[in-house]
Amino acid sequence: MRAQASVLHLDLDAFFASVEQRDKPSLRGKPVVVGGVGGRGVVSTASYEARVFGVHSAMSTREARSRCPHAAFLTGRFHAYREASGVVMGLLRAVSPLVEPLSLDEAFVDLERADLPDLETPTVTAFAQRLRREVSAATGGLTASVGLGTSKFIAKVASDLDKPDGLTVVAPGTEQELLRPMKATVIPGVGPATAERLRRAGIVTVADLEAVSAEELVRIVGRSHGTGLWHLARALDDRPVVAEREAKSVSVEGTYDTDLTDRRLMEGLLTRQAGEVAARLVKHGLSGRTITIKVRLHDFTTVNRSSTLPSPTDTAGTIARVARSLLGDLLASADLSGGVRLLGVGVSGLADWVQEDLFGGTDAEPEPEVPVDLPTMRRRETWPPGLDVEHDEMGRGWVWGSGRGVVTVRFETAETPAGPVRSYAADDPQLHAWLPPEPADPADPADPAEPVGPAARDTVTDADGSTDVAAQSAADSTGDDGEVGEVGEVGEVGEVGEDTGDDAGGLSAPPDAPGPRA
DNA sequence: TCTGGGGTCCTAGGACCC
DNA sequence: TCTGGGGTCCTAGGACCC
Repeated sequence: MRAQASVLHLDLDAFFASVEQRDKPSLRGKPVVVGGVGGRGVVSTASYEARVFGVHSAMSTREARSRCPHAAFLTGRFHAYREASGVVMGLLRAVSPLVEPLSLDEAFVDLERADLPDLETPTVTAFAQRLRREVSAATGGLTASVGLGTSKFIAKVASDLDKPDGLTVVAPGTEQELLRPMKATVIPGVGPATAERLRRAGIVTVADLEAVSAEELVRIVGRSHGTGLWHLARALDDRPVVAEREAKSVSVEGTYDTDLTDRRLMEGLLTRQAGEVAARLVKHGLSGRTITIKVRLHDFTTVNRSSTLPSPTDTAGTIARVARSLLGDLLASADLSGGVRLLGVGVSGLADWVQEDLFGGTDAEPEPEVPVDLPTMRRRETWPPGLDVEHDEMGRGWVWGSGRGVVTVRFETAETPAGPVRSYAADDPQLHAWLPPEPADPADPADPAEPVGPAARDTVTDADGSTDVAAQSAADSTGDDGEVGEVGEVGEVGEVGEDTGDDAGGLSAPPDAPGPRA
């Protein structure tokens, strides 16, 4: 830890929700929840108006709906978030070359590398206030909470102390008195499991932690964690701000609204995910040797199987073959008959180069046909809230709610920021004309040879009229953060939406009764 | 029909080698 | 005749973070 408060931590307030409120004026001052809208979705971000009702990140969307039924529930628009994040990170990098992003909405900045006359507390304080104003100005009004301290740990704790839109500077030398009364869970790495172990040892606060010897802590939580805790409890933290970090793995996973039991469908989904992973590897010039599948069972137990190849690959076909083979191993050794709620594929052991193919082109082999028609996206039978529709004489429009064959769209113009709300039949051609263009092949832009089921219709609708397969497809792609689908996320979201029955604000039709879970 | 998605890091055991 | 270590790689699982 340093003699001066020269580490800055910046955290954009309720970031995703704030971007939505910025872009959709009628949402300002109203509860907004961004996250998965499917049956198994969770909240990514809740606006402060929604937090009043007890809605918070990681809560199931179902729970959030029951706590705050009048909120607007939106799926993410990651291109917009990335764009705003890029503006902020750019601002920070203009300040110091040492910027360490932690996510789209958070970063450390090392002020020792900034162009400041000195690093005394009044100087860095004034600097941070100016930076906050600049962030707001550059992003169209997004606010940030900032913390300054003598280490990363203290700066991060500090940024949490005055949220939203605040600044806290922890004066050098006052760290321990700040930390001592706090719960041990303020320390990064102390989550529910560690907190419970500590609690059983009578440790609740940082002061409690400080009173325990390093040996004892190691006994309680293990070697690495224990020594780390011993130091952080004393505000001892020398971790440098690191600008560039190399990725260690790339993965794609999906949780399905209906548990999977059909092997061939699972193989098909793994194959599609393998294509997405490969596309991202190629895009970033990476390849990896270890291929892992992840399977979460109906009871939430999670199993992984991995296999390491002799040389790295970035090839969809290879990743898919290994993934299917690992699934076969798993089916032979574990009981998946209860159903699978999540499937995923990842590649690790990354190298920033691709092995020349010494054996004449593995990928030249025809990829074996996936023996199932994968569900493709259902086309616009349902309309997820938050879907943007193209501009027209009505102004900018976006879907406020949908259900029972009715789509409610809210329009905004310069004159009427909280403009008219109109309802349309879901098959209204005008509505469809407003949609963004359809992506060429939403399933797999990377590998056209990859078998992706043909037309949607024959696989989407069950005999009982429910749409579980389509819903699975929807859930499969709701997690897309845009790394893969550069082709129009909005369009994709629009395509795959399920009947969420969102009734935000009571403006839309009531929830759609017969859904995937009916 | 509680419990997302994309990551990182750590632990522990077994294989294998010297 | 008893049972050594250390190092590395691989696999599986779990905690944690945003």
